Amino acid sequence: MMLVSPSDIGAINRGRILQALYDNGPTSRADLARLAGVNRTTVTGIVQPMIEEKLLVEGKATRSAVQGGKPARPLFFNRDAPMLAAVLLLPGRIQTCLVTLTGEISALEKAPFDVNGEVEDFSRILTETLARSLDQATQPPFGIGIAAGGMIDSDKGVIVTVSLAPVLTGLPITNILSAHFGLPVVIDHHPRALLVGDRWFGPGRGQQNFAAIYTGEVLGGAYYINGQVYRGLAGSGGELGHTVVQLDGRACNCGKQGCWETIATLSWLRREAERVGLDDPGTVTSARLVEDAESGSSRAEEILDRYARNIAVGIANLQQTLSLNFYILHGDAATGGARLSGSIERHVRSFVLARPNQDITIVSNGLGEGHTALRGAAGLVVSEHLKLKI
Amino acid sequence: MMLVSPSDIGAINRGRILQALYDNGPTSRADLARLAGVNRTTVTGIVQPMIEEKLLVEGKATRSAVQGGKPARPLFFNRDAPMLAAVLLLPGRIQTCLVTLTGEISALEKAPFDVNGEVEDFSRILTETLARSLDQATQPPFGIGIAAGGMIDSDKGVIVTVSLAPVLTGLPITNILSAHFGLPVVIDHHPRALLVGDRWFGPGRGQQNFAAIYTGEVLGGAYYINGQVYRGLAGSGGELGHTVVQLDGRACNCGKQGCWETIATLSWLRREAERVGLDDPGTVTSARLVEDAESGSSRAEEILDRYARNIAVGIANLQQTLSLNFYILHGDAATGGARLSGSIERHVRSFVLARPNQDITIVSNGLGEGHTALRGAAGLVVSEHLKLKI
DNA sequence: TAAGTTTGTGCGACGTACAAACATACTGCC
DNA sequence: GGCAGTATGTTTGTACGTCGCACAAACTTA
Repeated sequence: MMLVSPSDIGAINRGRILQALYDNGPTSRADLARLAGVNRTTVTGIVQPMIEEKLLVEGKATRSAVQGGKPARPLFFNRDAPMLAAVLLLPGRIQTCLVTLTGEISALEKAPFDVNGEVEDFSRILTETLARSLDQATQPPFGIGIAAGGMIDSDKGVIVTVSLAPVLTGLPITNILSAHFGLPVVIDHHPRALLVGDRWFGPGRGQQNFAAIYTGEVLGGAYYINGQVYRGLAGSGGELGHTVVQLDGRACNCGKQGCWETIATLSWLRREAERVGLDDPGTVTSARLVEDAESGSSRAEEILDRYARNIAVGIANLQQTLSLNFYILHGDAATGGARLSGSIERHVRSFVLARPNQDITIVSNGLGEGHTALRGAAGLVVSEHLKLKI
Repeated sequence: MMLVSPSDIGAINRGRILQALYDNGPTSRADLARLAGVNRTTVTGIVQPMIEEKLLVEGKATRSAVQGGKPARPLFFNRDAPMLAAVLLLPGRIQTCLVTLTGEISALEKAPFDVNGEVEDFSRILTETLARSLDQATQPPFGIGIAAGGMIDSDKGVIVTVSLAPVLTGLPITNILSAHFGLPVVIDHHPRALLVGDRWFGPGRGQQNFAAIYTGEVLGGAYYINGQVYRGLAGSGGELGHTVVQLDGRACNCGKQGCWETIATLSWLRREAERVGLDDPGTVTSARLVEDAESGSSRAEEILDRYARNIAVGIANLQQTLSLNFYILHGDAATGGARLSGSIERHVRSFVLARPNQDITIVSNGLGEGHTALRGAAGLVVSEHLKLKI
């Protein structure tokens, strides 16, 4: 338990003003004051130092409204402000890049690594790759954000385990990078990075409650609840793939039976594609099924509908549990586009008890998968920087 | 979005100090300052006005530690401070009482009402019953808390629907009572009241993350996340009974199939009791099964184990989703005591992927059910009063 | 009796938001 | 062109709340 001190409120309010700018785009001081329900002088006091530090810039004066009045000068992030460094860590490959405060990606670098190799080799490859990205920045970035597959302790900044890359087990990665580059470093697991990417740069912008759902070879999720990223103890929570939706159902990789992951991932899709005799079942994806369904294949349509229903069950359970009302799909399911997300939305509605004023929406974020995760890693730095909670 | 002002932090810090007193029992100013990581003068500034208002009292000086020093004077709630009024609203019956700030119940009053009657009659019975409790208070209470079965909009203070008591549909109950008694009134649904009762006066005291699970004829839950009661939009969330754990399983009252409620409530227990030929299957409870199992009935033991596993599935799903790690049972399952809660705990552990430093605990709150809910209703007033969030 | 230790309380400094008043810049009307 | 009306952004003084420092009070040990 910690009390709040007057200087804390400055940090919080600065964060909230910046968040309002992210959510609403270029906004004048007067509009920010109205949005926040505070005095205009307060906003001036908050933004003026940021303009002097060149974090924000004053745009061209807008035209006055019909009643007249001094034209407003919208504020927004400086395109030449420091950037964010982002790292995506997947089994066997590293991606690094720079991200502007407005979400644009540049200086993309890639490197492979040996998942069974020596820790020292991995560390060297990682720092070298990241250094190549950082060298392309004109000034030091605000910080480094890392998105990693596997089990992450985001409090301690440690990779707990990555089943497909044993070399990473127990690696205190944030300490290593912050010592090497002298910058703040944050890490979180892959679904949570997708969530944060959605929140700052994607369809979750401005939302106070939503979830990101990733499907592919595995299934995971992350939630934004009441304006904050949800993190359980030591960064746990969101292991949705292994919630049971079919008691005593099919065996899962995890050793249990009937996990959601057994019916809503690519392995289910491949199995069913083979069973009904679709062409090339080993490489089936949601994208291909949608294509086939739209060119008239009733078998593709039938599988797609069952797949949508299988994905919907887990989302519906989450909806019953937390009532977030807004879900963003990533990974394979997102490649199915509006057709698949619409179908999932209908199935979710049929699974959920009706409640007045409740409107469940499901969209896909079909941007190149790596790009969303990299933006998300950058978003982690933003979230950390804004310190939005007390 | 709202910014924080200097006067807000006073309200927040007052709330946090009171919460620390709830959580830790009588505590000196110096200890409070250490707990909160603030200056002793700050604590003095916060508690002095509360002592003058007679909300808190200074206890007898404690003995000094071996090193000497001025003895500390522990502070705690004044036994003669205003109380909290509590109302429990179940189909066909009303209970009202007074609750002290330390959780003691008095002035208990009860009355039946016609679930299909006129709204005016219900309102009259409710206000008369509550007035009988309030008349026994020596001074006006802080406020009135209501726990109600059914679907509640806690933001608007309106009962949305209670399926077994149509007379209550759409009733703006908080407006009615606050107009009649001139006191602040808060309402929430039954599982959330149990949660709050656990938090302030039960096994959830001092916890920052836990869930309350109610089983009986229906199944519901509520969560305390990061030091706050979780409420979705318009007070939704926690409809755990209708999460699907057995896709295409047995039909549920709600129209769907395979809901958790179909395998973890009394109707499942009665059905299984009859199937295996237990005596008097129509009145079976967890309490009786535990008794029978402990006197050697292997059939009772077998059913009890399957029941525990059925309850555990849903808790495990919640654990995978939110990682709260601590669960308090209410209702029928709580009557099974430590034997049933221990069995559920073992099953949950087998359902959940192991994670380091994760310790899942399940306990029962077997206090007379009405009493926990009434304390919870009172706790709602406390929560509202403390305004613990920004 | 003296030294050491801990509790609880005044006082001034500091950080922050707010209200009132003012300069600035635009629109519309005479 | 001049003037009233309106909205933006800034200057100045005030209120609220925490913090650090110094100090009195009360206890233990030697």
